Amino acid sequence: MVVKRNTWQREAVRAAMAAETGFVSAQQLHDRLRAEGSTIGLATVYRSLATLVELGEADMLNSPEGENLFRFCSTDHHHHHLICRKCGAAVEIAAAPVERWAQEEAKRHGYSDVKHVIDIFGICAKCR
Amino acid sequence: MVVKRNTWQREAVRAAMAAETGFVSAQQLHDRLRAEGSTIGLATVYRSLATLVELGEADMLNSPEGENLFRFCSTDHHHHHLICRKCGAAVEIAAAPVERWAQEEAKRHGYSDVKHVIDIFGICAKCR
DNA sequence: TTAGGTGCAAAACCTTTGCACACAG
DNA sequence: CTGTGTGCAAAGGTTTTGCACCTAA
Repeated sequence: MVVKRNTWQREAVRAAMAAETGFVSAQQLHDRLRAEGSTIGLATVYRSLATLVELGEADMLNSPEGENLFRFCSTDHHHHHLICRKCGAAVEIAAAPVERWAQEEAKRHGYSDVKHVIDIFGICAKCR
Repeated sequence: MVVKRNTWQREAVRAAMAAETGFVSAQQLHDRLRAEGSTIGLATVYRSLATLVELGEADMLNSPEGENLFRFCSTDHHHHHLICRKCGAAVEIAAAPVERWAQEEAKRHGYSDVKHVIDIFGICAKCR
């Protein structure tokens, strides 16, 4: 795992993610790829996604339903999402005020090495 | 499920949670109870926790590791947590400004029925 | 050539559910 | 009594892993 090779499988996962507007689960991605005729395995989708997250090309978040959701992310600066509970469509939202708040709140309680999880779930206009 | 009965099992779960300073998983709670000689079943721990969450006596959050974590919570108003990544110790934090921000941001993008997930992870003073 | 990647199936993991029995109200 | 709660085991779901084969570099 020292060097990352480029394989058509990982490229397929990248492409499938890029085609999505919102967050998708590994299984959804796998289903879609198979539906398009790909012979990629589920395990490979999981492994590719882990690699892409590691490379900073994808975002991962844990849905309340216990799945891990992924999304293509070219920009590598820190940001948050507003996600539709129905269709998964995600809007990237700037959160400068919240960033500040989180840092201050953590500092105030003596916590260091701070990371936060801020995601907003709702129903988008299209799904309502 | 119309009326909630009080059983020694649920009381045991309540007590075990109250003894914790941070978030714990259902399985941890079960292990501890069995270690203390209780004969409570794992399924019952899960069911009790679900009930306690429903009653507003416990908070639940999804850890990045795919587990659901629970914590005793007497106050029933909405709030968020600052959680130590090492020991699990959690501090309750007021988040009025962030609440407002989340609502506004969602509305601005046409999302309704908004729920948010805001949790801050860090290393607490004791663990550093 | 050779170390990393892949597919498949099995395993691991957390959580929920079906069922018969127990017991709180 | 009655119907909710319980324990156990089995099933359900997602994710990981073992292994033999494949392939990019």
